[in-house]
Amino acid sequence: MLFARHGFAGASLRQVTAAAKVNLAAVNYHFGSKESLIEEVFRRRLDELNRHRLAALADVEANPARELEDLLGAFVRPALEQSMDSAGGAAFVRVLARAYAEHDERLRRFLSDNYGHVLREFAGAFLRLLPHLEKEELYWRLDIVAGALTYAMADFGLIKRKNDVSEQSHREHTAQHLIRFAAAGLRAA
Amino acid sequence: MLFARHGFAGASLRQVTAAAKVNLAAVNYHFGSKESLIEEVFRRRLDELNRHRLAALADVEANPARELEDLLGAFVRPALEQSMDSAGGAAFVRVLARAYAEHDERLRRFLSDNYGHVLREFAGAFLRLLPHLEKEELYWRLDIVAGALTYAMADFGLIKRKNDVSEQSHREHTAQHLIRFAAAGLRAA
DNA sequence: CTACCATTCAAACGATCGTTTGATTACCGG
DNA sequence: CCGGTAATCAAACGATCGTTTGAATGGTAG
Repeated sequence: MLFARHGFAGASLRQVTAAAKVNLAAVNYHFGSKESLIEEVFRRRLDELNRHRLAALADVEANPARELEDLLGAFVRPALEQSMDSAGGAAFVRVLARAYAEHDERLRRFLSDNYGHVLREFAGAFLRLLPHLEKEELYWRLDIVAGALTYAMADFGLIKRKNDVSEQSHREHTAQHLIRFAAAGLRAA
Repeated sequence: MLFARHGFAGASLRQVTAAAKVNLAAVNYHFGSKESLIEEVFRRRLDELNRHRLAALADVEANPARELEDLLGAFVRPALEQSMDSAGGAAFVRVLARAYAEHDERLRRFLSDNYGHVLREFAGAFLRLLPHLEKEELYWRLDIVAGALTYAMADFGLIKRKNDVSEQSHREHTAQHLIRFAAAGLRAA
């Protein structure tokens, strides 16, 4: 239960269970398989992210003077926050990125099932703020935003990243740049 | 030599050698280790990508009437082209994305060494077209472009992707959307 | 206290991995 | 034609993986 926090797809169960100081067989006893364990951890993360995003979206929608930047913030900030969470946030992104990389159909469907509705709600909100955009055009652009965000969550990048800034300020800096860039991209003619 | 084309990090040497119809031991005989094989394949791909990108960049720079969109095209199109190459292009992206995901320091340094100079040349060209941008600001934005591009290369995305369009037209469509979006993002105030 | 059920544990299982070995084959200059 | 070097091959090695097993342990209802 607790140790699931340490869960990470690429690591072996022996490493995970050793780090969590539980017996190796406990995983298969409680979860049935390693895959089920991963899915469980993954689902919790995704649920949490969905919750935060929808709450932020509701906040934005409640504001009559909302701007595109606010909406982007509701989409971007919860994701960056979770990806930099100390307790397994990085692992979450790692599993995600690996799933992307491997073209894992199973996880792809899983994401579509457990994340699609959030994406659709955001798409609706975006469409209301960008009424001149065709629906398909918006989807293309949101996909680009999602790509840039995912990349940022993985915290790769050959150029940026300073050591003298706190993690939190780095995150906020990232969010601001992403939001400004994406707002311009979404507003493009 | 030939079979290296099929190389893919996540796959086992037994799968790879079986698919290439060569003996299992041939890999260690010719390359020393699986890791060396991967690095070799990876380096070739990256060299090819660098070549194409620099050639496209030279073409753009030779044009006095060049626009930001042309420059972005020189950066984006060779990458998309290679990622959709039938012979191992997907594998290349897979290794790349996995390296991102795992925060592989080794491959990270490898990329920085063998790819940094291309990125720097492009950054210079971008800077000349966007003279009002601070250098650091440009780097932030280029990093976002790289992220969106990487994501597009992995061809993930929950929304887009139709089946009735050819791979080539899909690629060009992707490129155009990426370029338009990124141009607006880069030009943002 | 006892009987029962859930949990924990050390140990082993079978499969697969990357690598090594030693024999066999292919090639080729002298 | 022959000798030696390079390449190929089947087989095995040791390590590690996820999973299973069966005994030891814990707590709890009757």
